[in-house]
Amino acid sequence: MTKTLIIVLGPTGIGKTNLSISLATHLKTEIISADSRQIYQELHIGTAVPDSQQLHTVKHHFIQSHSIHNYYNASQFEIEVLQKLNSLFENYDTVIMSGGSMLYIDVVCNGIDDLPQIDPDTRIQLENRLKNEGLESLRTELQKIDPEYYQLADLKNHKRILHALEIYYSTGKKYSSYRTNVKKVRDFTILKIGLNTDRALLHERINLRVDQMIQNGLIEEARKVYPYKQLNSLNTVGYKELFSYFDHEITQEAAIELIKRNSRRYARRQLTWFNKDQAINWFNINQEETIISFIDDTLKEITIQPQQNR
RNA sequence: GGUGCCAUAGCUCAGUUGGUAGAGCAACGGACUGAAAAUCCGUGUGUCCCUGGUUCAAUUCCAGGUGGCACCA
Repeated sequence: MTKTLIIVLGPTGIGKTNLSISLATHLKTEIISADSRQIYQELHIGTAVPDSQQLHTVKHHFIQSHSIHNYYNASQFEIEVLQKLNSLFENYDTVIMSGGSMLYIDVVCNGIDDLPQIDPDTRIQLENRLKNEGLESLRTELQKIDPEYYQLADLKNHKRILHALEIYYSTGKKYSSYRTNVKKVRDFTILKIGLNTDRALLHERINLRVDQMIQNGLIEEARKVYPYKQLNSLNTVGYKELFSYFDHEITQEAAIELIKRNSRRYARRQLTWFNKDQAINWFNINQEETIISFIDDTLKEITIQPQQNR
């Protein structure tokens, strides 16, 4: 029997959660969340995790399963999801994955190169050097060490430069030597369902959802994790803006407006990424019936002609 | 009803001694293989309220209209 992973994706606030629960109920299966922030157990309101009723209806994985205090990345997500899928496919022919974290979805579909573990001190040292010497100096260094990567790197993006250098200083080998540019092949079929709607309506939904989060107690939730605000996991829309408010840098109203704006911008970046992916089957919101019959039809085809990504 | 002021980008406004215009915010486009809700790069998107008049040329000057605000009745 061919196994199929159905991926529900789309911009933030579009309604992926509701759709994925309907699909999982229809297909009698479970849901893997592909969301880089819903994965943190300390976050709840600001990340819009499914509510307890929804979690009760369908079993979810990678929702509030990790701590903000533990470093996490896309590569770990690939490994953990593949393990989870392995065991889920023992019981189910189809599994739903739902989320908006573009890289996390990509990593499950196409894999990510194996890189060595970087020792945290190297990163801290390089961050200090960036602060003291500036990006230009590190960039020149990278040009000497790894001209191949320098050629294609985003040279104004300090994270990219730093990453390449920290790999070199941790291992003595060039970052470019680890980049295979090879997509891993999965032993299951992938079916991508994209959800989208008019931009104006999407913005309306996002703004409304932020107001609801505030009503539901986002400010209190953010205050609880405020002591750890320097953690990467809390460099997150909905929290970082409130931290600025707690620090008396902006008013509460301004923070709320910024959460809305940054959510809108995040949605745009998601769409930029997803629009490149020709394999996505796009639907508008409120097309649940259409989507279900599309999936049913496609699953039938897959059992006849397996091993194709659609 | 009268008088005065205002009308320019999605919003708040600047400006053109007459040669079709620019700031902030918002917005839009793009990149992205271990921090990805992160990080980075790029882009003015305009019937200058409407209709006439003067002028080679009007968003700008003049008249009328419409809408808004203020004050006086």
